[in-house]
Amino acid sequence: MKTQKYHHGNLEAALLEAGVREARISGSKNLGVNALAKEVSVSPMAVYRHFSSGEGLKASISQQAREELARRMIEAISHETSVKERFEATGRTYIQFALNEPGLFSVAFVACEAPPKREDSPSAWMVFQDSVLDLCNEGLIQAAEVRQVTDFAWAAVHGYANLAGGSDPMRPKAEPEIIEGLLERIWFGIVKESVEIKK
Amino acid sequence: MKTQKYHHGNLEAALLEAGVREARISGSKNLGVNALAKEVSVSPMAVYRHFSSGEGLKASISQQAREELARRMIEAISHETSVKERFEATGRTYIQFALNEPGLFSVAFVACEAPPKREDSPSAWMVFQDSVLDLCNEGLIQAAEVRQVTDFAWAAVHGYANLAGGSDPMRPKAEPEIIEGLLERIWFGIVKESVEIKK
DNA sequence: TGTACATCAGTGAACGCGCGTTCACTGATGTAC
DNA sequence: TGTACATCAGTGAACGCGCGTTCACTGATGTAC
Repeated sequence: MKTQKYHHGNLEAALLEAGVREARISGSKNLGVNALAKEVSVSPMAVYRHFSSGEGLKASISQQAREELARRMIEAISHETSVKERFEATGRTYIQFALNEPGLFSVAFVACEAPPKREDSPSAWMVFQDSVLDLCNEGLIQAAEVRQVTDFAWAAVHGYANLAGGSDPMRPKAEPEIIEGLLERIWFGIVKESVEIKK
Repeated sequence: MKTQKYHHGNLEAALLEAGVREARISGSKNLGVNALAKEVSVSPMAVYRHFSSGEGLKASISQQAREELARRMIEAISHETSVKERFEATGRTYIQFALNEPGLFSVAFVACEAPPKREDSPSAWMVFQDSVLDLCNEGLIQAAEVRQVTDFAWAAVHGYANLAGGSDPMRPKAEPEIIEGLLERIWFGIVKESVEIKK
C-alpha cells in the first residue's frame, strides 16, 4: 500500500480513497483537484491521467459514497427474513447512514456537472427497488405500483435523512422511536391498508 | 428604484434582491460577496456594513428563498376549504416550487455556516405544521401524533422534491399523476387507515 | 536474449481567476446647541 | 436659523489564498523484432 513508487502506483484508487476520507470529515468542501493531489503527494496534473476534470473526480467520489451506502443496505437486508423486515431494514440503514456519516451522505447526493465513469455497483436505488419488487412477489402490492411505491418510500426516507441530518433548528429528532414511527407510516403508505385489517 | 445615490440606498434589500435573482438562475454558485457587490455596482466592503460575513449574506438569501416558498404555500392554502385539501395543497405547492424554481429551492436548503439575522417570516415549516394542527383539530389525528405526522409528511415531500428536481437518471418522474399518487400515499401514512374505511 | 523505441504515468512550475476579507479614507447625513 | 461635529454608509485598492487547468518535459514500462 505504501509503495508509492514514481510509476505504477494505483493512483486512481488512492485518489478515491483520499476523497472518501476527506468526504467523511468535511463533506464536499475539500474535494478539489489540487487538494486531493496534495493529499496523495502527487502533482495536480497527474489527476488528469485518470479523470477528465475535477468534476469527474468529484462525481466518482460521490459514487463511492453511494456504493458504500448500497453495501450497508445489502448487509442489513441479509440479516432479515420477512419481506417487510427486509424492506424496513433498507430504510433504517439509509437513515442511519445519513446520521452516522453526514459528510459521506451529503457527498453521495451532491450535484456534479460531470457523470461518473461507470454505473453504480452496487446501486442503492436498485437495492431499494429490489426490496419493493419482493413486496410485489409476496402480493403485498401490485406490479403496476412498483415504481410509485419505490419513489414514495425512497422520497420519505431520503427526505428524512436530509432533514434530520441538516442544521435546521426545526429538524426532526433522530431518535429510534421517531425513525421506527416514520418507517411504520411509510408502510401504511405502501400497502394502503392498516396492518390490523391485513392480518 | 434606480436612484443609486452615493448614500442612503437600501443596499441590504438590493443585495438580497440580486442574490435571489442569481439564485433563480444558477442556485448557490454565484452568491459570493464580490460577485453580488459587483452585481449591485457597489464596493465589496459595503456588503460588510449589512452582513457580518459572506456566509451571513448567503444565509439571508437562503432565508428569502424559504420565505418565498412559504408565501406560495399560504397562497395555495387560501384557495382550499377542507383540511385534507388544504394539507395536500401545501405539499403540492412545495413540490411544484422545487420543480419550477430549482435554483431557488436548492438555495433555500443550502448549508450555511452562519445563521440568518432573524427568524423566517413566514416560515414554511410553520405553515406545514399549522396544516397538520388543522388535521388534529378535525380529529383526523391525535394531538400526540402532530410532531410525528409533520416530520413524516415534510420528509416525504422534501425528499420527493429533492430527488425529482435532481439530476439522477433514476429520479422520480415529475408528472402530475405521480405527484398526486405520492400525496395520496402520504395521506395513508398520516391517517393510518384507508379512506374507504374512514368514510 | 538483447536492444530500440513507443507509450504510459508521472513531475514541477506556472497561468489567470475569483474568492473572503481588510486597509485607510471620504462624501453624505443627522443632531446638539 | 446657522454651524460644528459625530456618525453613518459608502469608495477604491489591495492582500493572500486556493481553485481548475495547461505547459513542456522525463523517468519507468512494455513490446516488436
